[in-house]
Amino acid sequence: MSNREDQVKALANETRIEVLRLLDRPMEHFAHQESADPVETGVCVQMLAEHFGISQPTMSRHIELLKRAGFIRAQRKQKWTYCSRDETALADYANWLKSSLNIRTA
Amino acid sequence: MSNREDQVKALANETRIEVLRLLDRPMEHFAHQESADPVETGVCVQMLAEHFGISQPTMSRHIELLKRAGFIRAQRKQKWTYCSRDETALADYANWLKSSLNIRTA
DNA sequence: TAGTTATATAGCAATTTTGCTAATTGTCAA
DNA sequence: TTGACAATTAGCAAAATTGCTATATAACTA
Repeated sequence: MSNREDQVKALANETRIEVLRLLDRPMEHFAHQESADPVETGVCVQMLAEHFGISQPTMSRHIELLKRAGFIRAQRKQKWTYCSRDETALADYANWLKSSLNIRTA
Repeated sequence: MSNREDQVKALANETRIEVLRLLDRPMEHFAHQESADPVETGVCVQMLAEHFGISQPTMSRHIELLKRAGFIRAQRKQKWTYCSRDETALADYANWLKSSLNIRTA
């Protein structure tokens, strides 16, 4: 399992949270990605950077932090690095947060 | 509802997370608090500071951030400020995180 | 009133975070 | 091989975070 410290830090930033939202429904914003299917393969770093209007190196670091947290997987294919969510890690984190803090949800 | 940015930031620190854990079971660590019942009234700032071995002003700021996030309530009684969890806010946050990121837990 | 205790606020320093540009690496196409 | 594009890495600056001490405020006690 991933480092919890990395995970809480990874979610302490609005851009990274939004990346995770975007990667849940890639077709809504990245249907025009032609090099690979956004759903099957993932979304490349440059596209994410463009979406937020931030530089590609800055997005690359956000991705690195999300990878370290285990929340996304990134696979290199030819020139591109395709990012996709790791649903297992996200579910594990949500479960950990709830039980670790003993949060009683409705 | 509380500011989500304040909430994610509030949880991005191990001390603050641990404060929330401690306040869930106050008797385990603060049974010796004599000025008020830890469960009924809450735990005072100085006790929390001592528990972590950090200064009182530093703990005071951690508490301020947790209050801003809505995760704890603090009531002044005589000399003391007693802190207790806001279970509703914590549950709301956990639900928001899950649904906002569309996390499918087991 | 003077001293003690609990808290909050102000101000500072060290560290971390977050953005950028520049430079490097890797892949592909002429 | 050269040029392009995508990504990463390095290095820098601005901002935010986190700790501290000193000080102020509030409540109590002798």
